Amino acid sequence: MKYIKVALNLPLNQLFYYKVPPELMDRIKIGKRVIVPFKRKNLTGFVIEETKRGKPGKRLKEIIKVDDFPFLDTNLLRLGEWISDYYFCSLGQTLHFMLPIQSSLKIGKEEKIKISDSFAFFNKTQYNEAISLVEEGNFLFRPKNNEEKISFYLLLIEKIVEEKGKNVILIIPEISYIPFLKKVIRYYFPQEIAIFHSRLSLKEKYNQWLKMREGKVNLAIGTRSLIFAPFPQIGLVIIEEEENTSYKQIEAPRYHVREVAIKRREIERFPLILTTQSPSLESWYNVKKGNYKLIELSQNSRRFLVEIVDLREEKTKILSSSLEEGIKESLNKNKLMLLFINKRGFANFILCRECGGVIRCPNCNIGLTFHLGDDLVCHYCNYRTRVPRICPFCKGRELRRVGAGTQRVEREIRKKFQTARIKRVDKDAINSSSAYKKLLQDLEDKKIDILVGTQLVIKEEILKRIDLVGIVLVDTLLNLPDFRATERLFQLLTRIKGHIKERGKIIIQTYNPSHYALKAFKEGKDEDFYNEEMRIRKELDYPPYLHWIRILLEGKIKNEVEEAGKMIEEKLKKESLRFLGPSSCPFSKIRGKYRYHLILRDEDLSWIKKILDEKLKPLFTHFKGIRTTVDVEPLRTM
DNA sequence: AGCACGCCGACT
DNA sequence: GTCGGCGTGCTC
Repeated sequence: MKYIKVALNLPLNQLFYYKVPPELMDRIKIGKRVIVPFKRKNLTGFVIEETKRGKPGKRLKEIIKVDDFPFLDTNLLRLGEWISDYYFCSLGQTLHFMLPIQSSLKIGKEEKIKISDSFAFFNKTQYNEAISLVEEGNFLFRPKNNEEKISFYLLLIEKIVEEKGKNVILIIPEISYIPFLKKVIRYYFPQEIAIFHSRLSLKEKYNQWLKMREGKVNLAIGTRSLIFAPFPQIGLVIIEEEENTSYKQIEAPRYHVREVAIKRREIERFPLILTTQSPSLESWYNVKKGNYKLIELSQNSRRFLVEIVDLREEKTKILSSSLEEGIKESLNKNKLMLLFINKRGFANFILCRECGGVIRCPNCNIGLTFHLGDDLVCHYCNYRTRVPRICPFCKGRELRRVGAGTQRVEREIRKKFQTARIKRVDKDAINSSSAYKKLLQDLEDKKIDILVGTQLVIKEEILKRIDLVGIVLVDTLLNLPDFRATERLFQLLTRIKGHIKERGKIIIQTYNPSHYALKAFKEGKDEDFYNEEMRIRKELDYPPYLHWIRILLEGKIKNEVEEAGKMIEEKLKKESLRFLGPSSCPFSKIRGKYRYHLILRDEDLSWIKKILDEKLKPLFTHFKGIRTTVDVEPLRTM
């Protein structure tokens, strides 16, 4: 008799035994999918193990169907087991996720893209030394510009695909990056490239997946889930913009593509290149520790100007005199400029207009959030205080809630510059791809003088046309209730700097002109920023020094959610494990559900996992009407 | 996760 | 007597 252990697509941390009928016996293989009866339904599962004996004292059901070939080879199976364990997602759910069987929309048409003549930059000898360095291991690649980056990619592709006949995976943060890269790569290597992302139809995904599996293509470009590509022999994985937060999946399995790529590299042995202009603190830390090798091909020679405007000394707070001058000059010279405002719903903190001080949590150093009823709350540790009447730093009397949006800025500059052609670019104004295409066309036709935009404009194809950028109020980014706020701001500024025109100018308006991130950015000293940010992370027990696991609790009845948080807190107090909370999340109520969270932290991730598994998981099952979500190394804690 | 089982109060 | 509330526990 033959038996198998099967992983089912259920949130259960267990495998189920099944009997294999004689006629299916020799078709069973680990990694194949099977259809099995479960309760009153038939479910698809993965064969994880073959055994000679069944489960003692149990009448086992027989499997119904087996795949013709294993969908997951042993390498991908091992990767799945690691993800399941690391990210607290059942093996069955993880493995089901790794296959291209999720539903989706339809495939997009190929876009027409001009390849400019500047791509004759392809200079082989210049990079020979660096290319020869790229052997098995992790690399952090910091290109100085797009041309250098693409040249390096092309040379690597030539080496890995053309010379060695191995497969290359190129992972990009969003779908819109695909057409250009595909075009430019095919220009030099006119071979078929697999494209893989969530908007492909089920059938199309499967086709692409099969092509990779059968070795009919050697190169694939795609988003996050492409890291599970079934290539037979991976020779290189490149992750573009490694610091991009879309690389962490919000739904289960809540994996980060960088961490999965590192694990896959350990299993399958290939070079992994993480590309970035402004690395995540995690990657910076790994470079310093010698875990990643740094690749820098040339020194940055880009010239640009940064002006920091101290709003405390300005009469008008939206348009300082410097910015107003800048706009006038830009209009006179018929150039395109951008006013950047991050009007994302969440920017309320308390700022002193006289000294620029922001009321922060004494424990966590993040901006305290204003709540109705005059309370200030820390969204990590739940520290509470009343809104002070006078500034605790300078005794000033001008404490203000801060939070201005694009529409207000638009109104203000329309009043001031009545003949200027102004276009607001935010989610409200650009709500379809046709609206976006119209915007690009208008930019091409030089029909716009001033863009008033949010994160939506931070794209190479827009920024490359811009000479002057005004950051209307950088403090809204610096003081978000998230310890990564400063890191994100620095990355944003670096991205803007990297894409705007040569000799472009960035005017940053702030109440905190001496902030280390602004200072380092103005002086072009990245190292200064990273050193200081690292010091703060260490001092406050933040990642990358400590591992974090976030427990999110959501439920319709506020008291019950709060109560569940307290139960976890009581349990944790008996353990030697540091934690923050329970506290209300920055977004304290979403779609009628109240949200609380706790953050567990320790140098040793397996210790947190042990406590979570042994002490907290049993508690979770008792919560009624409460959804519990465990996020390992969360990137957002809103 | 679903779904059945079972133990309790409320009610035609 | 029986309808339905949801706490508990199982699914190979």
